[in-house]
Amino acid sequence: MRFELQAECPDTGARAGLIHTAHGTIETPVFMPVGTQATVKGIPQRDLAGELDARIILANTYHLFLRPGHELIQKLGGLHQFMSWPRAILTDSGGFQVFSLSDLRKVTDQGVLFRSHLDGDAHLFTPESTVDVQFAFGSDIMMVLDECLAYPASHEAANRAMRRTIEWARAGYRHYRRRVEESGSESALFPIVQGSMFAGLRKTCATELIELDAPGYAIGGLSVGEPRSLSLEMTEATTPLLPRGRPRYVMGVGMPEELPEYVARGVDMMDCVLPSRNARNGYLFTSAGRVVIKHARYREDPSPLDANCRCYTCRTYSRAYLRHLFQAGEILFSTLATLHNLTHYLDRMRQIRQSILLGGFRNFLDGIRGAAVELP
RNA sequence: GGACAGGUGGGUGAGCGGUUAAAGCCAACAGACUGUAAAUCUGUCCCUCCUUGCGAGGUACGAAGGUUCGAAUCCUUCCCUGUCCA
Repeated sequence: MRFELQAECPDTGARAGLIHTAHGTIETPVFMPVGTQATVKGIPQRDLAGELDARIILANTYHLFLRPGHELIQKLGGLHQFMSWPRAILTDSGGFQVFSLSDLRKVTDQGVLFRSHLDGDAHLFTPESTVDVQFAFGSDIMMVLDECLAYPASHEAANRAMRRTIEWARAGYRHYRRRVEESGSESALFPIVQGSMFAGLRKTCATELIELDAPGYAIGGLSVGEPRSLSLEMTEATTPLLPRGRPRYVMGVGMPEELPEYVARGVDMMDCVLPSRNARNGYLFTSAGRVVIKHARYREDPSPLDANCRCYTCRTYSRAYLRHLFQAGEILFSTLATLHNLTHYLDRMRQIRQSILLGGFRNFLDGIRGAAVELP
């Protein structure tokens, strides 16, 4: 994996670049759709590559390890072949499940002891084992095991989790280097900056992690319940310390109007379940703000969801029809809604990228800020 | 014509003397959702009023009477529905 910096905004930290992987080139800044279980829920790979033109998607180590299992996936030719996705894949380590499955796990220095949410079986994830599992998948970008805390966390707890995350990153890296030497694999491994909402801890963590000389760095532990301003603050405290020539990935963000804010702070990659999950729940992002399609006001609305959107859903169907599909619990709704929301996110990122390349990002950002009355 | 079974809030369907404005589910109407245990979860869901409270009134379990301190729940008559028998 190689990062090529193409342009930098003179007024903000925004950058445009290219990430070259064994499974294609990714234009950054990029939003990566989340496909936890080797599927972006509701969207066929054909549309993901075609209509949406996503260059990279996420998958999850914990979920795929439990089902169908990394050995099965490896046996069937790796994750790309298994899921018929020839483009890039980033796999999360399962570190987020340390946070989201909090009552099913136990964190020790050695790793995370999980009880499967499927059948209750116990499994141990270590910094080394998650790397091995991700190698088995054949991920283009692997993530190191980290400890993601809920908000709020005490300074002491945050420090402990950060220390552990650094140790795990080092252990993961030692193992990763060994495996790369043996196999010649091109998979990249990203360490993750933690430190909860303490800028000092974030800085310490970033400083220690860059010693790993990783091909890219992630900022984790955000969007766990803290005020939006804090998430941006933590990002802002971290990105200046990260190497300029490596991509920065903020994990798990954000709302559409927040994307350019992260970009302005030097972030190149983002992912979030909001466009896909909210789509399934009837919450649609449009150029004119949110549309909660189940609202009675759309019952007889013949207009397209978003007149400014080029997606198949907006080109083809009325709000009234989409509402009907939602109310009736029809499967097609999820597909059409997700297709739209992801188009909204990906197009927004493409606009951001264009504005950086053309030198107009500052104006673009001001325009978003002016329109986003709801931004805190 | 006769014998059973039954009629409960928008729909289904519990309740079978007081803790019942009446469970649950569905529908309807809102809210939440940020490295996905999510096609999920939460709230509201008879009317009126206010000092918005496990508040005050008023209606309500086919209809009308009755028993009882108290009835959706027990009794009587009537109306209606389903099944079966003539």
